[in-house]
Amino acid sequence: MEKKKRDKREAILRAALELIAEHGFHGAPTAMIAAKANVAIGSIYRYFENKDALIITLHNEIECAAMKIITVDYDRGKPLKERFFHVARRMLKYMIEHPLEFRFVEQFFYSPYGIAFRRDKFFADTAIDNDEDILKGLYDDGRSQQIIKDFELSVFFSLAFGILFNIARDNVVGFNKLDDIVIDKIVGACWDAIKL
Amino acid sequence: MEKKKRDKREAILRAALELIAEHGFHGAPTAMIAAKANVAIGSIYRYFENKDALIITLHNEIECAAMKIITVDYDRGKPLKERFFHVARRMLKYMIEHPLEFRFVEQFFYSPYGIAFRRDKFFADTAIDNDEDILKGLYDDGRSQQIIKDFELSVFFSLAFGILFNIARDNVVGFNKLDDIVIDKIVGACWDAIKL
DNA sequence: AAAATGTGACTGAACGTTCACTCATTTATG
DNA sequence: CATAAATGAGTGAACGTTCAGTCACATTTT
Repeated sequence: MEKKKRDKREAILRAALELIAEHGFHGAPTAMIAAKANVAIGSIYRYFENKDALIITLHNEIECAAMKIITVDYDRGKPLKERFFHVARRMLKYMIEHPLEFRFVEQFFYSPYGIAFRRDKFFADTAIDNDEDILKGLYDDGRSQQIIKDFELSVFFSLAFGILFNIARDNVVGFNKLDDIVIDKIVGACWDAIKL
Repeated sequence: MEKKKRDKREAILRAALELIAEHGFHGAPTAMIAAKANVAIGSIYRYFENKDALIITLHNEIECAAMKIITVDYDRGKPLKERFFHVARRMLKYMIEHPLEFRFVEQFFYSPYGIAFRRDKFFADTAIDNDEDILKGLYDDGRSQQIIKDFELSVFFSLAFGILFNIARDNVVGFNKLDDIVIDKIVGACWDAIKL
């Protein structure tokens, strides 16, 4: 019973993920999500307040799960360069190994949802989020140890991680081919961009 | 009379640009575009076959105008690094000085329109486009002169110019502040990413 | 030069479709 | 049998698109 409830919720989230990733927000009407999840339309509204809430929940769960995978084995004691390579490499790998999640998050990112989401994060003084801490920690350490260039945080993020998004997108739609060697070279290029 | 005709067409394109840039494709129904352009709804369909055609036309005109601005004073005779700085600097400047055009093109880029558009370009053997030539020329020269890293073309583009898009986006929504000095440092970082 | 006729850019109410969301009803659970 | 969960036809709002009609102006006729 408790199991079934979770299953239905998961099925709805999964169906939404697949449809939105593949066809965009427009190609994923509630009726289609319900059909793909083998659930009645009305059931969606038993688990989520409305479609926006469903989408935002889906985004948050994906981001949380992704960050868990990316930061596994992360050792705060290692030198900065090593930590950056660890995170960047895993980030790029996650994106090309999870094309559905990546494409969804990307669509979210560039939609009004994403703008609002980033606004909130940007103007939130309290960055409690453990994952943000890791990324921001790289910046803070790099600056205080005089290892990385003198840019503000958001520019640093673009240089360090924005590239990875661009490259992952091209990979998902088939514009490039990436293996472990190329991935390492790309992460190296990102490092060159930020290091002094 | 011939003047008035052009004016109406321009007004429709301008209204679409402003509405889509600010509120996304969803926030720009034909009725609203017509109202903003001081034109009847039906008139849109006198100048454009349908809404898709209007959007694609708008994109093409912006891209064409932007490339004209960016490649002014471009000197093929100058050394590679200098040419790269010229193009990258002007590209970033164009984007932050034309936030409406930038935001529109970005929305276009990440929508189904953009995917189709890029597919076509990617699989078009004949890159007649003069502007593509300039960007691709930088890559070809850099590789043959052994100045830039050994990446395939699409990865090179992401490293060299993808960053600029990310940074321009953050700038438009107010996440960073850019002056000529910072712009030069950013272009320098892009150069570090691609140079051997 | 005045009147009659023709033209097509322009208009906006109306249409068919699609969508997110509701709720009366049915089904499952304890 | 009482309560909670699930259902899907139904609803109204919003959308892109259409088309019968208008009117300013060009052309022809008287």
